[in-house]
Amino acid sequence: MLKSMKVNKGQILQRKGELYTKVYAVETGLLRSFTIDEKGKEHIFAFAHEGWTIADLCEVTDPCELFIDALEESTVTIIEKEERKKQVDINTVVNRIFVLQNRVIMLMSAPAIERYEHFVKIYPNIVQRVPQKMIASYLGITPEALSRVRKERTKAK
Amino acid sequence: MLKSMKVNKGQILQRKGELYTKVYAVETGLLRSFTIDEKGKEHIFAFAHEGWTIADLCEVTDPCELFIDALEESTVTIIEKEERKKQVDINTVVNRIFVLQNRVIMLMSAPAIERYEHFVKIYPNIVQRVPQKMIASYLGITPEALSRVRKERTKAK
DNA sequence: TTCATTTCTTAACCTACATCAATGCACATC
DNA sequence: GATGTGCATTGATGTAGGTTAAGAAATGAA
Repeated sequence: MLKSMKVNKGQILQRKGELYTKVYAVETGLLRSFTIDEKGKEHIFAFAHEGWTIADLCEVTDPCELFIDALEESTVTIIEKEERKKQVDINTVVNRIFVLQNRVIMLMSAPAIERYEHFVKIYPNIVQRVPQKMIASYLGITPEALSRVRKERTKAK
Repeated sequence: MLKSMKVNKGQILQRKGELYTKVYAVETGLLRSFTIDEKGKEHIFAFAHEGWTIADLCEVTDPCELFIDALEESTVTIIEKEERKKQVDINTVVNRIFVLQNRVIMLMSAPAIERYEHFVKIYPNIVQRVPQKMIASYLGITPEALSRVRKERTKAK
């Protein structure tokens, strides 16, 4: 019995430290998950648009690591983690590991500009829908640094 | 019908770019997976000791991203990816995503010394079994940098 | 034991990116 | 129109970690 829910832009669905967190399936709109470090800086872990799901994959009974909020007015369905585990296709989950594997490798080995160009290539629609500073946050750099490397890139052409 | 296989220290089980790669279940010993970037530098993605599995989770028919080799003399069983998907527990896979989630967050937000201390706490047995330079590689820093931050840490006590 | 190989450390210098601060711009709202 | 708010850009300066190179220490082979 799934219920659909309307979420306003800026509305927070989950805060770090909460228990019994859910999985959110995005029907329309755009959500993100992120942490806030001890210096108060946000680090975006994931975006999720129409057709994607977003969650903190901690144990249901453990306090979660991530905040989740809406970057656009959205509609989402809320799914219990145990339900989700019963229904989800193993290939989907394995593919998500593969994506994270490549993200880890890129964070370790590629400079900011390459991570940016990779992001633009893989998620062109996200690029259109969020401010640059959020892409910078996802890439693990500051908005200032992203602005500069983009300038460098265009200059190089 | 699984076959067990003996692997010598230093032996390579999988090279980047290979097709139809397998999943390796470690019975004894220690394996690692890693990439080599365009500058020839190694970046360790994962270690796997007794009881763990290691693989590149790309599609079976796609060229893989990672090298896999043995850091100790080991015995492993080779599993077909499709077989593995049938047998693996969804909780195991979801937990692996959670571990990667935290790794991404740490790479984006925590300085080298914190990533090191976290690693030592979570994988104390790996620390005993591999050279420091491999831990540095896993953490995304150089051996020199790890040496420095460790010195700083002991000085601070 | 000796010799070779690998690993770890240290130091000097370099670079990518962070931080801080100012400015300009696009959009809202009034 | 004026005024506010968030975002992008730019400049000056700071710093974590990279690079290079050398020596010390550990490990292993003969």
